Amino acid sequence: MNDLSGFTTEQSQKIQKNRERVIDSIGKNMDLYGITLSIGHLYGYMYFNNGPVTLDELSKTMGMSKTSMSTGVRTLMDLKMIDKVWGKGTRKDLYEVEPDWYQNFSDFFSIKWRKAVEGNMNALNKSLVELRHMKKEYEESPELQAVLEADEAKIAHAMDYYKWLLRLIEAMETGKIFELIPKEPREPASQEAGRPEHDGKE
Amino acid sequence: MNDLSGFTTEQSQKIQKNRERVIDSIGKNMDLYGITLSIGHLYGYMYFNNGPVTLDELSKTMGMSKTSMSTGVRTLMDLKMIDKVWGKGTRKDLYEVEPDWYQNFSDFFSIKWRKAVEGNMNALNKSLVELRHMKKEYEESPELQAVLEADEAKIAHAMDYYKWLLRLIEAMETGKIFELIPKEPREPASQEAGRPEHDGKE
DNA sequence: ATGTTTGTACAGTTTTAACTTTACGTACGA
DNA sequence: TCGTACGTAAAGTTAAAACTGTACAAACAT
Repeated sequence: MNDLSGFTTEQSQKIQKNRERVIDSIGKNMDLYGITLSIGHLYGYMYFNNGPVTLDELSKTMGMSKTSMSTGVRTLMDLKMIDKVWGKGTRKDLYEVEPDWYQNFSDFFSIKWRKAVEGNMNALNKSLVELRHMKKEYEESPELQAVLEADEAKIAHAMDYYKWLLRLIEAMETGKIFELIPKEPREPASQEAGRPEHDGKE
Repeated sequence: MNDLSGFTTEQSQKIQKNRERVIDSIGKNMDLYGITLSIGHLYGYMYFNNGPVTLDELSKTMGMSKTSMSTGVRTLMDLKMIDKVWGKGTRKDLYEVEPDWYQNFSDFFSIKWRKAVEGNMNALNKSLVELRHMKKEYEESPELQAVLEADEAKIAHAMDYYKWLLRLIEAMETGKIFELIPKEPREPASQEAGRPEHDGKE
């Protein structure tokens, strides 16, 4: 499945061992994205494989059922970490990694966080409205007013935070985050005038 | 446990319902932080409670075992989302929320992501060194060189990304992220004319 | 000291998630 | 028209985690 066939066993073993360490490390990292270890492993393997792979290949290499590969691949697709691509000769589906990890990171927030945050803001908004309505309704009771205002303040604080978070997410979606925190670290000595805006694809 | 005792049932029910919606929403959101729904709920309750609470109170309110409260509280403490505080009269431990959600967000990355990223960089570095060593060792085989270089490029790309991620995490830890993406949204009138080129003094 | 209270380790149970096997719908080639 | 290959839904199984009850160590009061 890969191009390690023409070398001595010692050579290919070394390469393999190296790849496995990296794949392992990547896979372990993936739980940050809410992805299970084995799917992380799956991604790691695809990352090192030159060219797209099929479910059957994955199944054989991972030593797992084809069904698992199917669901795993779908999970990674949902997060836009891999793409389905078209191969001319075959009827099988082909998948390959989206190697731009900066993009992956942005997509992750765009997909996972944005949805959750927006849902939350919705709920909070509903509560804010109701709370303000109650304040009008029970104007005579100062104690109640105090409680209502305390609750309102808490929700308002949360809302402010969510708004900020949304701006952060937006900065990732638009790529503005890479202006604020550039991909190439600023040289410690010289202040370069023009920054190359994007790195070439691999 | 809370200050809802002096009101009519209708009033306190409305308040309660409102709080529950928010608490629910917060709890649901928490799985972004790798926290289980019930612990998220726990946090939500604490967020609305004025003043610190004890394990027994939590246990009673949540309808869960005290042991669960103990572990839940520890999880939240590890993420610095709540603090243990000292109450003068009592022997019980008291806990209260850290209400600064911006800080919570930063801490989350500092705690969870930094560790994982640094671990990964370690592994990748090891592989890079070994790979370069192999390149010297097998200079005679051009095919092997090609494979080694392909692997090296992939790992190097990953490394670049991790370095960037570390800078992002650092920006959160130092609070610089709040200069780049301010808590108060920029006034809509002045659409950023130019990016401030000087980096913050800090 | 002795007795109580409080938090948590530990072992056991239940619930949930991961994974596999089987089976089926769809698309393609003859 | 079959028949075959492919991907995935559904049901079943296994592994993991969340949660509980018991028991015990530490801290305090008397």
